[in-house]
Amino acid sequence: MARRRTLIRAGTTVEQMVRAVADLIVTGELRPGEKLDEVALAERYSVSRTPVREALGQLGAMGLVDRRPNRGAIVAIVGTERLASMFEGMAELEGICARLSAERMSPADRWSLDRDHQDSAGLVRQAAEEDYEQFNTEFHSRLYAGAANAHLQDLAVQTRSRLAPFRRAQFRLPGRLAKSWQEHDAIVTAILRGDGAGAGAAAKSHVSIVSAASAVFAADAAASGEDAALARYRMPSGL
Amino acid sequence: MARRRTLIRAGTTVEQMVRAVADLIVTGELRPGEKLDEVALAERYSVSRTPVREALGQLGAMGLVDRRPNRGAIVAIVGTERLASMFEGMAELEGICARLSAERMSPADRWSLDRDHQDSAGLVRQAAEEDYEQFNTEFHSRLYAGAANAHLQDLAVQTRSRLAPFRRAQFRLPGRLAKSWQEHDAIVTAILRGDGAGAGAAAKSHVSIVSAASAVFAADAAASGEDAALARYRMPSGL
DNA sequence: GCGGCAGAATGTGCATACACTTGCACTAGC
DNA sequence: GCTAGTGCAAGTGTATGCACATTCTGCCGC
Repeated sequence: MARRRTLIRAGTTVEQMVRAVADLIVTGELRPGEKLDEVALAERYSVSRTPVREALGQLGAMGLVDRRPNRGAIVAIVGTERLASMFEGMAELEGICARLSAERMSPADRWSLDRDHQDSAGLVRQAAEEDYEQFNTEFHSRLYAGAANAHLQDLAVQTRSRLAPFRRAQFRLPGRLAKSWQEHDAIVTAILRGDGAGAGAAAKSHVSIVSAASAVFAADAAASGEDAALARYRMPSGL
Repeated sequence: MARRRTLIRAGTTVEQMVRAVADLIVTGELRPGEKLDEVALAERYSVSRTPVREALGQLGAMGLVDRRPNRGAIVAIVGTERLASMFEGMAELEGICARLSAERMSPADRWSLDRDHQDSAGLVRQAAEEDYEQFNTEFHSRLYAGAANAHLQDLAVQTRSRLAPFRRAQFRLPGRLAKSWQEHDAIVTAILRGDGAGAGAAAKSHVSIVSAASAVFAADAAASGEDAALARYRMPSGL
């Protein structure tokens, strides 16, 4: 069976499985706490259990899934305490990256960052939440890259992946888009000035704000389901 | 075969293999670039290749080993560029942890940290390099824990593990012990004062100094062998 | 003599088979 | 009626086997 890999040529089966399952988790198709059945995944992707198991092991090492010996794997479910620590860590990491970006980015990268940031104002005006979210991810990725530090970039990306399941809905909160843009603006302005401390502080504050919203939301969603939590935010009068 | 695990009771075979191999790497028994033969490891620990493969996969996900498809696994060998980024990242992380420690540590933990730090002066006086190195690891671990942020603690420990193979000999450099103690002293003093910014700066600077020495040493050792590099440092007159 | 190529040898990657653990349901006993 | 114990089913953990990718060796042509 399986003459796949010589055709698709996207790395080994294990790598593909890691990407596939990580994608399911990060995009929210699989929710925290959901069971990851080895045979089910194996059948879904037409592979044997072995590569699935290896993939789950690696995802466990990354912290995306939680493996209990003899009791199967679930999408990692992090308590509010741990979640808070990850958000705080994310804020610190982004602060560092922004600071280093302000000090190290090439002029071309600064211009390009500013240009795209200015363009993103259009997305805010159109309330294009999906598109803005995509731009937002790209924007932050550029800050990580701008720090010119591969390891810090790794840590930031890794932390972001692990947080992804818990902040999926942040831009659906009312008014968040415009505020996010203003916060981005403070970061970009500081980077253009080469003001490391300013950029760091702005980025840290930006992420902290996102975190606060997401954390409350995530805790709520965990308790009562995402849509219920969202509905509550849309009607601030309270349930 | 293998009625081991029900007796030793140290988790699954895979977990044991992960710990065992990670240990071999972190302690330096296996040097960066060294080949990790699946059958050899399997025989060494009397298990089959499957758990060895899973363990190598997980260690790969952690960044401790480098797995090339169809070409085997080697102990991760990081270029000087990457190494520098890891040292810089370590300095930033330690800075954050020290700052948060200064703000959050309980009085009891502060006292205990100070007491053990003062005690370690004795190790410096006796030039007990091994013991001091052990204390040093413990000291830094307490800073990570003191930050009261599980995720940052993880990132710090993870980064330290990956750096371990490259700074094994730092305390064998002449005069390093005493300087290290003084740098620790600055950190402890700031923490006792509750001076977050001061503690952060002191820790960052401390790690940067260690990094600079280790980085030069590591680059040198990679080129000419560890002992040759060490000999060169012991005779600063130059080769 | 050197570069290149065919073939074998080595070793990795995946599939399958089997053993064991865990959880659940059913039954027996109190 | 409830609790404790046993047996079964489902699913995980490890071992083994086979196919294929890579690499090394030796041979041939230039």
